[in-house]
Amino acid sequence: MSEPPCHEASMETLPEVPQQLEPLIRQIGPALYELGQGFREDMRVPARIVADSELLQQMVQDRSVPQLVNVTTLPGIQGFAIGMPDMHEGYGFPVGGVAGTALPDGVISPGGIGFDINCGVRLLATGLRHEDVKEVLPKVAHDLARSIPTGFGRHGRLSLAPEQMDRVLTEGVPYLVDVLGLGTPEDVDYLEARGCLDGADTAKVSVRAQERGHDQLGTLGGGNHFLEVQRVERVLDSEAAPALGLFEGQLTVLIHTGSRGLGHQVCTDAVRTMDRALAREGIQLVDRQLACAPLSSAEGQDYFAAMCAAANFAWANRQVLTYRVREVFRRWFGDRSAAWPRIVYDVAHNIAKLEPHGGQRLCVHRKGATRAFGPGHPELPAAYHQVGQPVFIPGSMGTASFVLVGKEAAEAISLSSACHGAGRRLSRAASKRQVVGSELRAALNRQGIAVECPSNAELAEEAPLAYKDVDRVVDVVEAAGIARKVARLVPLAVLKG
DNA sequence: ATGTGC
Repeated sequence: MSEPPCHEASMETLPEVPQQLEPLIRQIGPALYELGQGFREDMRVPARIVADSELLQQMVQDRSVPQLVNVTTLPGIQGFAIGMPDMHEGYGFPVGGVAGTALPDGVISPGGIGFDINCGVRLLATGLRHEDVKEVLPKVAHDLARSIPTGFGRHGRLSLAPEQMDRVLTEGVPYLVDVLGLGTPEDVDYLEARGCLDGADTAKVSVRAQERGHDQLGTLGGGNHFLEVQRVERVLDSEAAPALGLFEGQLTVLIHTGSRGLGHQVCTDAVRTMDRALAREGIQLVDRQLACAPLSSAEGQDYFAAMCAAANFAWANRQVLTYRVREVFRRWFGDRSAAWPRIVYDVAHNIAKLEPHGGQRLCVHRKGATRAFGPGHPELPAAYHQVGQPVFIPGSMGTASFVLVGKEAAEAISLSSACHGAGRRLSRAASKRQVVGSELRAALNRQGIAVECPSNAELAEEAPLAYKDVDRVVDVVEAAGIARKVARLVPLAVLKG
């Protein structure tokens, strides 16, 4: 319950080795460290961190490592708690944390999923070459900004009637496509879980949550959410890139957003309910923010049903945003097939999934972590069976993003999970103290990046210096054997809150 | 992350 310390991390003051962790942390593989159960008495399993020494040094600057150790105390946790190379402090759980719990004692913890349920990333790819459209791109970006509301508390053009909300929450993207016509049947094939989790029950989503979400489909939100028009700068795997339909010079769109106020309210409701239940049962947690309940309990089941509904809402949100992008692209580039933004894939990075691992059915919490199934996994679309599941790692604003594909080895290393981004290095406040938003805007423009963001303060908080080096983070994921790099994408235009 | 906070 202690307040997160506000670090003014500067590289000069970083210790050479993470002394707090020596000698209990040891390297056990390429880019893989383990913190044994000897570190703290209450650990049920070891903690593992995918990192190099530089990233490890950055991690010990905040509370994320102790938070990961706290995760190892959760009832029913199996194997180890896993930290990704972009790990940083979060609510209870670190962002960039993975944990699998097993029935019957296994718990589900809303803090292990995050406030923005099914925050995730969707990549769209056109057949357009950047070369051929570069002159109009600033105008396209401006049109996108007019069509897509960004920022805190904004609402969209779509307002769902209660019956429609009910169907979005239970049926997800297939409802938007089949009934509302906001996409094509092929779209659904290229979404994690086909854009719908089965376990949703709208009776478990509070009226307040549904009210908050009713006009938020097709909105981006604030914080680190964004929509970026990009160019495939470099193909890094000449076999995998064509399998995903990617080529150098190609125009792509990356969408990063989640379940907006609806998911936030679902999390808030569940944390409160579980906190009360813990008090009632006399259960003491190491951190109250790790409020949880056995998945088999009424509280656990109710939260799971509400989380599934919120996840479906988030996929629907990214689907409506895709529809908006398609409308704008059609206006500027016409009806030809090359102008059609096809969905490469859509992945969640704040979610819990019931998955078999090592012959056991686990509730896998991924918070700021992306599922990364290897080739041949039955959940992958047929076109990606050979190559593996696409994983998208956005960098910070103005820097590169990566496309990777999951490897089979990820199952044993990280319950088939990869990182989700560059990872924050500085707090928002610290970043704002060091960066002048208007100057950053000018610098991005000088780089040829069109910036559609009304708030200079928001820009300063999301400045590249507030984030870890995405190239390093991705290299570590590859070195660990979790996923392999396929392509490097660079920004051309960015929409932010 | 969030109609930002018990």
